[in-house]
Amino acid sequence: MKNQNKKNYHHGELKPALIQAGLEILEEEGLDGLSMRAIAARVGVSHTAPKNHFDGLHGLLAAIATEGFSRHATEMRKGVEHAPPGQERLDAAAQGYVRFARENPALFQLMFSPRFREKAGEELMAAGEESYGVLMSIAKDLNWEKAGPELGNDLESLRTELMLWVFVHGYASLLNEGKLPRTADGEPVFNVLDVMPRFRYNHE
Amino acid sequence: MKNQNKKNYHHGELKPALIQAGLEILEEEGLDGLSMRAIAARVGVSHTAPKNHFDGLHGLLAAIATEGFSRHATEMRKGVEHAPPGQERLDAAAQGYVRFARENPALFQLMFSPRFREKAGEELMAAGEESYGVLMSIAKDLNWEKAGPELGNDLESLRTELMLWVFVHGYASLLNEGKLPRTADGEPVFNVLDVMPRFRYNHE
DNA sequence: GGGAAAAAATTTACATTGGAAACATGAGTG
DNA sequence: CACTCATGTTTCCAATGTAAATTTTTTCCC
Repeated sequence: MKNQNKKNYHHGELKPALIQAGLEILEEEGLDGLSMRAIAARVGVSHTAPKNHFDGLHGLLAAIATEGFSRHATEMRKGVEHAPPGQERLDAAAQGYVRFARENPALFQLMFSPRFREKAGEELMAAGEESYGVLMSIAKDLNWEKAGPELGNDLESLRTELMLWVFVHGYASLLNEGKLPRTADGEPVFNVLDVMPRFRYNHE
Repeated sequence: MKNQNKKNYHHGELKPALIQAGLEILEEEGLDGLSMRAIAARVGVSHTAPKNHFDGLHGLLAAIATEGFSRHATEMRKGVEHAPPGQERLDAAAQGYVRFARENPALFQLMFSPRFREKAGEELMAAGEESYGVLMSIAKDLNWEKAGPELGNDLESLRTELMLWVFVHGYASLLNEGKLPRTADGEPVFNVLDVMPRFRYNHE
């Protein structure tokens, strides 16, 4: 009997509630508004309560970023499901990658914030790799089509994956930082696919 | 007679000294150690002294980032000078871009920190474009070689520039965040040129 | 059930940070 | 010399993250 309307001392679902509150603050106020105290206040608990569930602020931010990677992967998979394998599928994943970054700019910044490079927990790393994995599994298929399974050199495959990832991530990052040219109505002059090399048709 | 050994009340060269101190702290302690008070303390002034020269912490960080972009451009130009025009020149610039990011990781992070997206001063924007310009002028040359000057469609040229920039920046960012695979001795498995599409030889 | 032990939150306190305001210094100028 | 004003300092304050001690609730075992 833990999840009743007894909203007094013990919250009961504080851990996910804090993550949810953090995501909301990111949307409404951006990365700057994301403080320990603000998150706790939004949930309605004291500012030291999170200590029982997370390893300090870093731990809480890492958990929020982890949830971000999960949603990131979901966003990519969304368009991918309905796309035929091959280039179209890859395009859909790339668009999903960028769409997520556009719709969740602050969260995207947090996810790739250098704050975690050293102190990154295991779940965060795993979540990041899940997100990476979506793009990569598609790239792998693409590579097979291009070179044939018998030439599936692992290193060459990895190289192609990285080409793709580096490119899509570079586009999303620069767009997020407002560095890419935009038209008068704020839309980018070029979308990802406009500037993405056709990895599949290298020899075209 | 301002720059003598009278090191008392008035510093005389406080503005550049603060920027220099900030760069040093970035090298030694990373982005986290870069506080207003720490910078002022290193120079030996009170923590409110910078207010006379910069618009708060944001202004000071922006000035440091501006100096960073200047050095970034210099680093790229360095290798470029001795490279023949064309692909080799482009390669040299790309390597310079990445080399700078590797040798100044914290500064690179600051330069592309989302903290300035809205509050960016003019000098910072200009400095960023100088850095961008180095890469782009080379890309433009390349484009000419590829398509011939008579086909110098501005938009197509811009597209090629962005392809290049997006790629190089994506590589540098992911490398900086420790997301790219490395060998046992810490070196990246692939360097920029390994994974950079041959923009010039699209039809090769 | 009852009561000890653990878990979950609170309160209080503290060091650090960025910033504002009032004051102090000294360089330059008439 | 006296005045002015840019440059620094001192003092104060609000906000933040963290630690310690305390209180409340739940769990669990007898």
